Amino acid sequence: MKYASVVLDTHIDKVLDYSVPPSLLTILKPGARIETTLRGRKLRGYIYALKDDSDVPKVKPLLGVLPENTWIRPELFKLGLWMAKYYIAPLDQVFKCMIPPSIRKEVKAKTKVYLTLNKTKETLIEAVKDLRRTFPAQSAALEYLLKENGAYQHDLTDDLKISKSPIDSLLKKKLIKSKKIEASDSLFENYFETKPKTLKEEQQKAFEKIGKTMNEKKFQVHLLHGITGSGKTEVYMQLMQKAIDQGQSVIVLVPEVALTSQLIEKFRARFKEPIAILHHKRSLGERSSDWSKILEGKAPIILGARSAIFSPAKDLGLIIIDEEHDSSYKQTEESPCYQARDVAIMRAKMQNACIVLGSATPSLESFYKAEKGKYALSSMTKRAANASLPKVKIIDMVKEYEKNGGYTHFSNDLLEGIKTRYQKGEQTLLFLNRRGFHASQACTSCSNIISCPHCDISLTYHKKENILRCHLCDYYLPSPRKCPSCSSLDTFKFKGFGTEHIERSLNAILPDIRTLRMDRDTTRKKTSHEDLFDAFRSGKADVLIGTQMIAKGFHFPSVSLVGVLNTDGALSIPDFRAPENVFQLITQVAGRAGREEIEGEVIIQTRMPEHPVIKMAMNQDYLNFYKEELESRKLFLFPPFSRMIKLTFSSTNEKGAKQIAECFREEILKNLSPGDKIHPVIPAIHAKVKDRFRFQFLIRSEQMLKLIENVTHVKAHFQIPSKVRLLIDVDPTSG
DNA sequence: AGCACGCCGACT
DNA sequence: GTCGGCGTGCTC
Repeated sequence: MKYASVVLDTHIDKVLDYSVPPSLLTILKPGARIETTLRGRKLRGYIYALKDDSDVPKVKPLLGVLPENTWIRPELFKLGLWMAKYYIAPLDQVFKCMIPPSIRKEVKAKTKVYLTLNKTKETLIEAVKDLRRTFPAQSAALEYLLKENGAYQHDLTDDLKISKSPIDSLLKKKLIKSKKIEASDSLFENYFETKPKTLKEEQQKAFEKIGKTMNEKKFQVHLLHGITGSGKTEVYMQLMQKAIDQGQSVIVLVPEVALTSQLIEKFRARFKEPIAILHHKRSLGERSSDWSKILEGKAPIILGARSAIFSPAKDLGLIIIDEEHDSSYKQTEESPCYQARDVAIMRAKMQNACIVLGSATPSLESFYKAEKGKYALSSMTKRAANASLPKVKIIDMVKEYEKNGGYTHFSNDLLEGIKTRYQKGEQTLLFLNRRGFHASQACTSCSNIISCPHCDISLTYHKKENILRCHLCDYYLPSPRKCPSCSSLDTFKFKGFGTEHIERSLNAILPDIRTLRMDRDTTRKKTSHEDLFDAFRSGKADVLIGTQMIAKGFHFPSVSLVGVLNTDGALSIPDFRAPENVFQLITQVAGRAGREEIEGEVIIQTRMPEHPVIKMAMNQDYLNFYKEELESRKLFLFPPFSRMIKLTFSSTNEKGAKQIAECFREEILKNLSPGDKIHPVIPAIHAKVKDRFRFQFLIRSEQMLKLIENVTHVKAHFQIPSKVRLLIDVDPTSG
């Protein structure tokens, strides 16, 4: 085994051969991270395979090997190979998304300094007195430590507003001692312990059914269909305990960064084992220290967003995918366009682990598989904490406009509802799927709508900053008074409303009501999600106005009214998944209302009150929705009755992108299997983003593996000009 | 991806 | 005559 084929950290779509120096002969194996040269440049990469000889005439040697914590372990290496093949993605990009950047760059784990006392309390109390006069800062620090019985250096200097130097002096005098603790360790203390709750009948049944396959340690996909409030989390936690008791580790995937903080608290209160937390809002150091804990087998519980599925869990026994239908499990913008839920299933299969998909509104694909017996189904139809389902009311906004003599954001019922809740000391959530103030700024003189110079989208008006912003590329400009097209002055009219406008209007109508707003604009900072939620939960506002992100699994005990301001836009999106998305969203938002003793109410404002999706969402009628939607998918042969691949070609040159797309399509057409359907080349949903024009086409097939082979073959032999980029999306979530 | 190579028009 | 634009192709 004197040669190695290597996947380098660069976009070369093939493996290159290098010779293995004798010193590395026994060490290397597939997945090992190495350093080598390419045209004289130093580069890193992963071993793909080891072999006895090479066809390449002039092989160069590997330079060296990197520490083992940067390697891709065998089971994940295998998973990566599968991903590259299935998602038609270059291996280097697959590996890149499997290992966090902090590990690839080898950032040192983040540490905090913990200070403790080094002498008896009596001696130190004396010392406080002695130091008070000449060294007041040291004295204060010591007093603080005596009171707290140890503290983080950072907290101490923050609280006392002193620098680090008095602490150094105390250390020098050996009055106190310091210990370096990895950042994430600090997260494991001071939580009220919660005991496992007694499971209700349905919960117990689900627990036993899933637990049985865990005992047998065999691969099985479970679908846990439980309405909001049915206590899925408690079932998860008891299953997790079971895995831990069996000496296995657990990966829990959650849809959004924001969602994790609530689960973290619950998990911390229940489990004494360290919990590793992986998502992109954590700092490099934090992620790197959690990663090492997982590698060492010290963190049997791993919680994170989509990419946490690649964490190197030891003895993986259980994977939980919470809100499995959520679209954030799918990577869509860059290769590999993987679906973390499906990757998780493959990983579970390869490692003989048990996997639980949980949702109140399972994806059609998953429920279909459960129905066909491929997944084991457990259903929970009752709310766990004796809470009743919220009352849902649909308001016909067309009638409302007539009553009010024009457009209004809020129906009378909704305003009345907010007022009563306010008087009772309860809270309201308002949901609207658009941020900003106005959707667009248009000139009444020439009817020009101001749009982004780099993207094919109109700019959104943001009042606070008085700017127009592009929601695709973040470009912005001050809102102009003069029309850039016809030069008329002050002829602008604003159209459409966003969360910022809703907040202002509500403040104008009900000045006593305190509001908070949560959308991408107000949550840019690392901790802003948690800060906003804490503020709202602790009663600093009466109404929380937000986009998608407030819908996802958050629990507010005092929310008893949820208002859905406008769903019509989402329903008219020309995508076969639109009804499913709207149903899931309304059901989820509605689930935020009244989860404990307080009875909940949901008000849905729409101009299409008769729309079947809205009616079924109103009744929380998943099974009927599923039945009807499945029929229509069957009729048009959409998933799950076929599988799809979407190919997107982008370039700064509009004609070039389109032409390459057409040529590529012709090539694929040649090898199409009977029954496959290829769609025409069309501009992508956003035809231009960041100065790149985008064209796409879809292929549908009932023989997915053959289709993947076809596309892989064409991709390998088709010369795509360097200016045109191709993004392949297998199982896309939108058409 | 980078980087070299090479082909063609522009300018000291 | 050479400088530099960018399209093409190779990297073990």
